[in-house]
Amino acid sequence: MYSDRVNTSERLIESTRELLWERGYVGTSPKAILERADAGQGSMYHHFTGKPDLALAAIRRTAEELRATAEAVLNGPGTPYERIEAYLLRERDVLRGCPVGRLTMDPDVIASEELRAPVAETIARIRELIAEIVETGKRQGQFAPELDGQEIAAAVLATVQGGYVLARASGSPAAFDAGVRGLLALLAPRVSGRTI
Amino acid sequence: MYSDRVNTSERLIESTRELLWERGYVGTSPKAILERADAGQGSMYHHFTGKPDLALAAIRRTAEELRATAEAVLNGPGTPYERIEAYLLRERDVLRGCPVGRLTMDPDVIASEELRAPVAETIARIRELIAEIVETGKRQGQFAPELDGQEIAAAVLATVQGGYVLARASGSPAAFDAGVRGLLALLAPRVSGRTI
DNA sequence: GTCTATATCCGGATAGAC
DNA sequence: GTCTATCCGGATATAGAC
Repeated sequence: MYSDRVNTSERLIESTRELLWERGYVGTSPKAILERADAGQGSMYHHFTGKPDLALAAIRRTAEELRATAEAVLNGPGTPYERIEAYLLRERDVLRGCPVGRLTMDPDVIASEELRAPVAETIARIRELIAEIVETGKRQGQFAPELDGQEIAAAVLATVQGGYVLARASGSPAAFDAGVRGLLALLAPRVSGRTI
Repeated sequence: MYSDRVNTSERLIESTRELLWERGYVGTSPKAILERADAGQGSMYHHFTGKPDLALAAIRRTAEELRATAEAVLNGPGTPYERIEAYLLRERDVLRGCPVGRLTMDPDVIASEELRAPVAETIARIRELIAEIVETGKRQGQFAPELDGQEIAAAVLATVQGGYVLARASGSPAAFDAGVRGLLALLAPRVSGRTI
């Protein structure tokens, strides 16, 4: 429920974002959106051409927001290892899952070039940034030279996305945390290694 | 479509398994199941009490099958590292995703204790098995003693589950493979390490 | 811009005939 | 065991009044 101090179009988008996160695209009906936004049929079809159009606006905003948050953490202070650690340990509402990643399990999203694009781009950009950080770490001797930035970046992102799956399966965030700790242990600069 | 040489109940379960994999629980309608199984309304409600009951049978079978496959690979020949490697590199239809893991993104599955149970149990058992393998590897000196079996197991499973997400987001299996290679590189017994 | 009315099809299920 | 008929509400959208 959104305050009447924001306009209807805004409330519709925000309600759709919530529902897409909770129930996915196929599980979200226009009716449910309207109820949550406290809007009528007419408003929705005035501002948007239909469910896919509204979902696109919602997905774009969610993807953009996630990208900005992730980049802020990854571009924060510290060594390469510390920045990746900060990303992995960043606060998350684990049992809700990733609002962007969950869309990849939605058949209608994957089937639509337009709906999938923001998802693909967001993940690609974060992965690229992590890969660069790993390469920097290699140059600084913090990471072993045989590691591949793109591959480690994929492993980092996969651990997060898969961590949500394990957590939701078990009904507890503990599995997410365990996976992150496991990866960090593997990634940690060794005392017996090159540096620190 | 299933041959008429298996009975209707069987065709219903198999059709449901396929649809749950492709479209999830909320995205799968009784009507779609009936069409794929080439069965009528009456048959379905004769053999099952309704959609949740049929889905439960399908989920149980899928979970059991996945568990058996995973355990076969993990209990195969080789060193602990090689067995985990075999699990990670095992052939997969990456873009289809994990038939068990994808269910965790389904709100109605997660909301039902009964539907979630086979998912939770399957993942827990595979994780337990991987954890034991890691502990064995530690005793044999193949893995560093500071690693935690449960944590590494969670990281391994998360890499797989998250790999599906990355692959589906990008529309290519490459990201899955990259994540797996990244994790294996981190996990690999070092030449400069304790063993081999 | 928003409302209400209306339309069509689907989801999920029950009833009873065969 | 399977079929057809029927039911009711929801999903998704259009039309036209206000």
